[in-house]
Amino acid sequence: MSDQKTPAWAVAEADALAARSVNCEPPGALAEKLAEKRPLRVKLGVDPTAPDIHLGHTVVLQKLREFQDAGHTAVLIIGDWTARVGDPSGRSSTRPMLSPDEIDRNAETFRRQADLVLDPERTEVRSNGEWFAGMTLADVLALTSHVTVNQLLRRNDFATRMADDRPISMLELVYPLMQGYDSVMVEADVELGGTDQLFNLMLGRELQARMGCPVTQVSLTMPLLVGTDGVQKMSKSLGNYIGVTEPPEEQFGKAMSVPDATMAEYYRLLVPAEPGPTGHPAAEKRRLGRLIADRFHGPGAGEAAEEHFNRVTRDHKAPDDVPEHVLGPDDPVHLPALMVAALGLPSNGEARRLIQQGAVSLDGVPVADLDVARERLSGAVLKAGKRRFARLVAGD
RNA sequence: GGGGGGAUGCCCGAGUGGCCAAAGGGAGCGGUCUGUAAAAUCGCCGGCUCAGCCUACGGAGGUUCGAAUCCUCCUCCCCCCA
Repeated sequence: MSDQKTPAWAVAEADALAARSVNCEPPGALAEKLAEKRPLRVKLGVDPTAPDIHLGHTVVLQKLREFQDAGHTAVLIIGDWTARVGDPSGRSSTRPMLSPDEIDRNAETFRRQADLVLDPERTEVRSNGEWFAGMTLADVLALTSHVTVNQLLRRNDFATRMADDRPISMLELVYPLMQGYDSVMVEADVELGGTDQLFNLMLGRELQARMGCPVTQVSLTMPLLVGTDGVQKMSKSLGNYIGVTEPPEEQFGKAMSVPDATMAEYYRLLVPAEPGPTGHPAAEKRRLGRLIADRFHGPGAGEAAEEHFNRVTRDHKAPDDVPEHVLGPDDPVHLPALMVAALGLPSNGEARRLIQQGAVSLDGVPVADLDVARERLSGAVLKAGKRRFARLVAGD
């Protein structure tokens, strides 16, 4: 086990595989494993709590892909059972539980989207329901016998909540054990995760050792990608995310709205092969937006998205592909109702407000009236706010 | 088992009988500015074809001319003691 015996090539390879990571624990362990010259089993667990993958997920997925490209096996664990519990990591409060149906649907979507980053050929997909569904109470007790509450409470999320007298559910306490047991079952050599996962990953290592698993895993954690708000970590529920399946124009637009200070981190974590930003922030952000759109929608998508952006956002013009909306028989037309129908606004009141605030126009001419003659609407482009459009056409 | 505290709009949080569609903050949306960045600034922010009406302060009843505010029961949550 002495570090001296680890060959230099293995150390170099370990360094390369640990690029951009925050932790790679324990020190030297990855190199030792690589020195064994066998394909490592690299585990990544994802809880299908939200169906869509966003760029934050891709940071870790990309790392997993790098392991695949180096000849190792990716073990993607869909946490259909852990999702029922809710991971407390990085959370200040308990998560709501999801219904089995919801979980299944999410898992399916997630799996499909993960293949945008991973090499499906070298991905072993498992569901932890495989081993959790059939567990008896005796099994569960045996599992819990390996850790102490004190040990679990040392974890930061719990410690601060204890200090603040905020609730910690039993289920949450069990979560790290479940995740750790996954590692035992798939015999993971390496487990990847965000920095918030370090505790869970280390516990997995301990469980493996205590439960007689032939390997103990290396914990490799990646930085958490900050959201488009530049403040909180990217997450669907905070609405500060860029989804991998979003339309390229959306991705480009969202990339443009990222704070300047955050841009360098996006370059580093999302497009590590590209040179970082050195020019004018606006130009570099455009490049970033193009790279992101290209990556998930193919070459050329970025350029098209940028043109769309120029047209709609910079020049305040309607895009080429304005969706059509067929007018009803009313005359005059009640504009708020029309806006709800044609533009998907949440309520007539919202539409009414936009009109009052001068945010609504017909063919570029601001509208102030709530009721508009049908004749004036027919054939016109209705616009509300910066980027909601509909081309109105007369019905029959 | 005993005692105490709490549940308010997307989130946090004020409000303890009328002046409450409910302070304040955050988030969000819109206008101006701009690089859809930051900063600034003005406005909106329950629903309704809207000077009015309707629905709302955990749930169900009740007291009252009038209840987010008082009473009863219920549900859920937190803390302390055991």
